[in-house]
Amino acid sequence: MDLIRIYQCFCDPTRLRILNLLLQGPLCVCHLQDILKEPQVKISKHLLYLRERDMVEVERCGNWMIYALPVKRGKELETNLKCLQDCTQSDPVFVKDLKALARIVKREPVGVFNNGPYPATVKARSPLRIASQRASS
Amino acid sequence: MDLIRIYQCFCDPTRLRILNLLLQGPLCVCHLQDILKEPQVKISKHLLYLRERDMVEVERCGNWMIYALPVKRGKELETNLKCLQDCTQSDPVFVKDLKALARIVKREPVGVFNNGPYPATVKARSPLRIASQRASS
DNA sequence: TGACTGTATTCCTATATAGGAATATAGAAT
DNA sequence: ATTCTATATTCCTATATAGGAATACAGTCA
Repeated sequence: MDLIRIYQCFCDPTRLRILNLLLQGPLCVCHLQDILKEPQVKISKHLLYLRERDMVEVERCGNWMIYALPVKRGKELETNLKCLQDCTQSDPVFVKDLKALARIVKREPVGVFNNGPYPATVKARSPLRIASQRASS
Repeated sequence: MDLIRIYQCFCDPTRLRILNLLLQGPLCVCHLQDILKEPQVKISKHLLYLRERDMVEVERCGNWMIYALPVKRGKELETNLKCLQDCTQSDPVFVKDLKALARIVKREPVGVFNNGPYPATVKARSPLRIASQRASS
């Protein structure tokens, strides 16, 4: 039963928050840290959990690991992600996370958010460092 | 986060099968046993788990405990149950369960399946015994 | 090269969960 | 009162999970 895999991934708050964020597009771990305000180990472990169950895909990009929802999704996963997106809209925690993400997206010059994977021009610098450089210029 | 409760209930095969069946209407434990072909303890424990998380409601009716999905369901539960019903249609295990349930429903003279809670007239006899009496007459 | 950054992994502990065997319980039948 | 039936509970064990501290590692920068 494939559904079990999906619901196992869904049944932890941190993982649900991560998935909710990834519904908006690929993200590196540092952004997840920044938004969730959770220890790095914790996030990293949950990402491992999700990876092991094919709930996310990873791509290394310089120092950063870019996590994303699978490109090819079965009918069941698709349906449940849609459902999740539906449900998270009414929960303050998820809404707050999305707002924090929006703030990051806005200040990012280029990046995963518009164009898929981090483009080559960004590879040399951390998204967060770029952001702070921007902010202070 | 209320969603977690829901997904915790969803992340075990036996519970998922139970919920899928209850989507068709209230059921007593013996019918669940009959359909799932799982040991009584196992079913009973999962029902406890579901009860503790307000995922099912119970009503005693003579010897039988009638389990049902909650009458009042929050938006999130409603959405997810709908999603579940969607997904189970493509999985042979769930389809098989529903067929087994349909067989039981067909041979039951009266009962929970059409009228909600077991009517008074049935209280004196086990649904299954009624069924076998019918079959052998 | 060495230092730094982002992320993963290892080791540990606490808690939750699944499941079986045996037993208890509540209500009905005799 | 005793027996029977449906279901729940207790006790036990094995495994999974969550999370933190410390450490490892891979890639980049100077």
